[in-house]
Amino acid sequence: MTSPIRVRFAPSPTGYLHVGGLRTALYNYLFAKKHQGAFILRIEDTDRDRFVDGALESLVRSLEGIGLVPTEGVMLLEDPHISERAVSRHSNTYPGVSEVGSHGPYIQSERLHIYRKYAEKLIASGHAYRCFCSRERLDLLREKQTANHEAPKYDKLCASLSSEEVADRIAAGEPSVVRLNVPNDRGDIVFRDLVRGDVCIHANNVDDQILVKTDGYPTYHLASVVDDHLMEVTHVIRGEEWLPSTPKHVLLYEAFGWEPPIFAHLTLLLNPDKSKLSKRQGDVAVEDYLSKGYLPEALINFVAFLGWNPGQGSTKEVFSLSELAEAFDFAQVNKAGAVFDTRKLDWLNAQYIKAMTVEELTRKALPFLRKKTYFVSAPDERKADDYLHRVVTIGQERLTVLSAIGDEHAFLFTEPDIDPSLLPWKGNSPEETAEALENAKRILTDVTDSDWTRERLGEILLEAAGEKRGDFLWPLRVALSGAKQSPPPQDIAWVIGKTYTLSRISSALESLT
RNA sequence: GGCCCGUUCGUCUAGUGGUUAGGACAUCAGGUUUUCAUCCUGGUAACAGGGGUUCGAUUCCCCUACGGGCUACCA
Repeated sequence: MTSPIRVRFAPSPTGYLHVGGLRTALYNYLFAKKHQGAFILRIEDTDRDRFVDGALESLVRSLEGIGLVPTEGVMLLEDPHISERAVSRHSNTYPGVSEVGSHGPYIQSERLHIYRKYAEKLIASGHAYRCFCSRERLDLLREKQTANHEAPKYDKLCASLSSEEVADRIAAGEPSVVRLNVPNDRGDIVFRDLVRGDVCIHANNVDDQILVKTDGYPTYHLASVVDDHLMEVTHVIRGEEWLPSTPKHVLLYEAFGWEPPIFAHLTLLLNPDKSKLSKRQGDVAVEDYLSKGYLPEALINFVAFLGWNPGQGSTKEVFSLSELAEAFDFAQVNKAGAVFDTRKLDWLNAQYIKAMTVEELTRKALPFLRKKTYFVSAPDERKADDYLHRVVTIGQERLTVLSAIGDEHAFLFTEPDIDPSLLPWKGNSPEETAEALENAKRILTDVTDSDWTRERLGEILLEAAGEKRGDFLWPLRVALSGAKQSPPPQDIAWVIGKTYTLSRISSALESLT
């Protein structure tokens, strides 16, 4: 029996959850779920300059809101899952969140003492050294190397400093960093990647990366390696931007005498012009999609298929989160970047909307409807539960995003203005149109309350129309909606009720004279 | 510039030496008991280019082109 799988999603609190980040988190989640492993949420806040207030809370909220609840690590304070866990404590630095799990703290700024200890170990074993070089010297060095068409690398000037000199300079208050000591004779560094296969990079191309900054904070490289080992992470699933620095991480594992995890580098999401997905060319924040009325399930389903597919010739397109977890496999993860084109997301979202019960859809669409001016000014009877239920019933099949609820059906909330020129069907005279409307009025007046249903009204009107469907149904539909395009007349009549139906027909008749 | 990664319809992709190169979205056409939407049916549409290897390459190798990432005391 092999050890249980443990993966982590480790964002920096520098902004909102990005759809690319969502995909990375999702693949981590799916892999963990599939193998009954742990999905850890860790926060990498070692860059104090880039810290954005509130970003961490927003990140955690987006993640949980979309259904990717971590099994371990940072969680929302009010999260109901927390009470189920044995260990839970408040974060010292972030009042809005707490932590669950035995491998904490899960916020890197609370682990500084740990990194310090491991950095010292590295220095003691000769795998790292202190460097006192000024930024000016570093800039100059880089400039020279670039001019000579060489790869910009640190020249190891400080690697040969004696421990006495180092101690003296530190004692004198001189600022310093800790650098990784890449061995000269290391040769090829090879690591296993679930997406690319074996990747090989020569050690000569690896720079003596800074591990600890002058402010005492670790860089990503040190912190993530130490944490991944201490948190017993078995698979590092992250973005492709980390591929070139993975050899540094492998070197660190070797220096500590630790076994490296298995890597999986995911391709980046792309703009339509194939450049790295950016805000300039559309929304990239998960929040944006949620606030536009895309359903979490649809967004997850869509993002999962950007760079992955169920394989085996499957033609299934709609997958729930648990179905995705069951089908997920790195063998089917693509090596090429995927363009983030949301047209298919629209279709998927519509599929999920159609699959919902009317009650569920009403509940989810209501917050969006409440913001519409035509809704706000509508009479109370049109805000009643049964009325909204009817509105949603006839709107469901034509809805793509929740935020569009009611937009094309404002006539269900306010009395429409009738354009008399719109009333006649294909070349009919005003007289013929008026006759059709009078006829409809007579028939509808006689319809009993129990027959005032979608189905019965449809049958009754169709029967009355006989051969001349357009001549009869079109003017009625326009009279009820005032619109060129709308749901069928029986649906509108059903929603607004008999009184309003008859009064709208009367208004239309008046407009004809 | 250097290092690394990639390249099948407009987009997401299936495909692992022999296929009429399949599906989905989008698009176009027709149909579905009035319009719109839904739904159904059908159509257009792709292996970046050049060399090899092979009886045979979309599949394997090399080169070129193009795209992307990294090249920070950012992650």
